[in-house]
Amino acid sequence: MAKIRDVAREAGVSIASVSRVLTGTRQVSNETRIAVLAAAEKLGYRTNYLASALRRQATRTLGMVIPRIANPYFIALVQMIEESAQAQGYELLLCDSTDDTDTERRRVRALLSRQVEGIIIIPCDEKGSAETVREALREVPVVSLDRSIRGIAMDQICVDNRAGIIAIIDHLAGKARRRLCFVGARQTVSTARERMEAYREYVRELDPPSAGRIWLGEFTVEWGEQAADRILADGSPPDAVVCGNDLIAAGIIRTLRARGLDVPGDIAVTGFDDIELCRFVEPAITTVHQPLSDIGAEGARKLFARIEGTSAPPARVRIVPRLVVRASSG
Amino acid sequence: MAKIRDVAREAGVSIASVSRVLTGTRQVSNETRIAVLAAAEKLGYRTNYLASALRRQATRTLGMVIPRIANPYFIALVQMIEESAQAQGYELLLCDSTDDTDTERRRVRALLSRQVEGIIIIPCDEKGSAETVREALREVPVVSLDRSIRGIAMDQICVDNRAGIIAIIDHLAGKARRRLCFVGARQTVSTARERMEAYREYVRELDPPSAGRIWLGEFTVEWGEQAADRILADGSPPDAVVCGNDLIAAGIIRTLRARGLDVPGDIAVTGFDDIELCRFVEPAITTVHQPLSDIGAEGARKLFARIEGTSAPPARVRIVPRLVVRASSG
DNA sequence: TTGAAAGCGCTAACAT
DNA sequence: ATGTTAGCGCTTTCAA
Repeated sequence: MAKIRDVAREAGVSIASVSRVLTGTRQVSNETRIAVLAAAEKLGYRTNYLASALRRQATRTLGMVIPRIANPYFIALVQMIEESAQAQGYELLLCDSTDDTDTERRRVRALLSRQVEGIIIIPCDEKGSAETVREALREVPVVSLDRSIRGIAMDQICVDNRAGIIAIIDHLAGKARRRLCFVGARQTVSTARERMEAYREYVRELDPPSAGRIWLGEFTVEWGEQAADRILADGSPPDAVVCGNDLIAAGIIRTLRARGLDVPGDIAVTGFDDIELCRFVEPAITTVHQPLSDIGAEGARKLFARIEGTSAPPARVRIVPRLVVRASSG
Repeated sequence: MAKIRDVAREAGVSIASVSRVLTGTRQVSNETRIAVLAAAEKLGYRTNYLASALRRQATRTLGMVIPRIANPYFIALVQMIEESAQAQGYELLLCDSTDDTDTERRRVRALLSRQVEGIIIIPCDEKGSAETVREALREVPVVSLDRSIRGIAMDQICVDNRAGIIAIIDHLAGKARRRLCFVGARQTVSTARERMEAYREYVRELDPPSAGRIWLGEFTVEWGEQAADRILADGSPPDAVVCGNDLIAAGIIRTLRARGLDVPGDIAVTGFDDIELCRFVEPAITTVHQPLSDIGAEGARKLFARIEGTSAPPARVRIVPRLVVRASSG
């Protein structure tokens, strides 16, 4: 592979001149530039990023760690960040923590070792990710997206889960639904916790017994399917199921229909996130739309501000989501 | 940030000793090791990957370029590769070409600049990606996955599209479907071309007029929706629609049902790929299951063999897919 | 077993 | 405008 020395020799100039032409950092005579460009082209020269970054002590690289690369919801966020990064001349290194705090720690360390200048993280566990984030925070700016971590002074961007759940409950109440229940995920991440807490507290004003009907499992279709059967086995069924996310709602709808119930005739079902699947399930799912562009854009903005040295106090931004009414809520 | 020099000073040993302890490359006295480890721990030392990789002239890093990170089908492949890479002690740098040959070229160049030791690529265009791949091939081993490129001597792993289409057509013939049509994507990638060609050639044996009923657009739900209306507008409708992939099939099913037709009663519809959506659409889609694990594993195997210096001739591996019969084909 | 020192490929300060 | 050279942080000879 051709090195800068080879290009210099080929062009008949010094290696410094080659560097100057290629990085465009300083004035170079036209003659030199043409000779260097031709030599570089001829030899197929490509700057060695390792050497260049080591020398200039800057990588112009960001790291991003997400819990699961197979989750389209996270990918939408990745794309927003990638776009902002490109716009700022940064590259993005994407890592999958596979929802595991140990893997997450290894990934973050690998990123730090690669000298990233900032990290965007969607923490995989509200408690277990805290130490990893603190470790990263000692070296570079870090911003969390979608899920928050309590007790850490850092920029955190998430949706206002409480506002979303309240919108859902108000909507159901408006449709004269009275006996509600909630099917969500166990409290390992802030989104699971906040949505459940919002439901429990807000539904109490509408119908106190509904505040007690809560099932927690995972944010998956499979859990939704199981939960549906548990709900049906639990005495008189509710007339509406508020779900912690869309996947659960899809699973519940599928099982309820398989058991011969009508959705939303017998039972209304709502989701959260507004993933693409919502429009394919029958009936299409009423849900809370995540303002992913806003979250991504705001996250990138905050991170770059830190990289550029802002000393503004770390802020927790909560973006208000929008209710999307479809067929599943009658 | 602590450097190796700081650790050496803290531990009271030479820089070389610290390096030896941390890389584990040579014998070190127990005393030294303990002192170094303690000092590194205390200072929160982390090896600078840039310096380390530059010096040892090895990055133990692979690059992967896929056409669209939002496509779960490609992500499944990414996960297979990531798994193999981890197992070999390699890290994976993932890039999105956004289905654009210019972006693809930029991404590949960025990977080469970062000194990756090999590249896995799902080319975004059968013609437009060729030059980029050739450029990469000059510097490191490259393996293509899922889509092939003609006229390049390299390892290419893909599904046997022809076998898949033949299985679909045989299946439909067995269900007494006679008037077929094909809805696929324009011929920019090998999968689109091979599936269409296989349909056109094989269906001729069954029913020559069917070989003429071909609509080409994109591999999307939206195109499927449009195509359904075109098919219905085209005189007497077929009794089966063979689709180039599952997304098209989902779009066609949705529109056909919206127009009051019964699937599969009036018209059978089949897909290709077996993405998750197939089981959520009603009726569930009969399709061809992609052997993603096999493709990924084989791709990784071939790439590592090249990295280790195999001189075996470049091979094009075609993995035979499996028909998955569901409700949409009657 | 250990330390001194060379050098990976590049950029930037300095000198001309 | 250009060339010479120091040095980014690390690994790996080489010598002791």
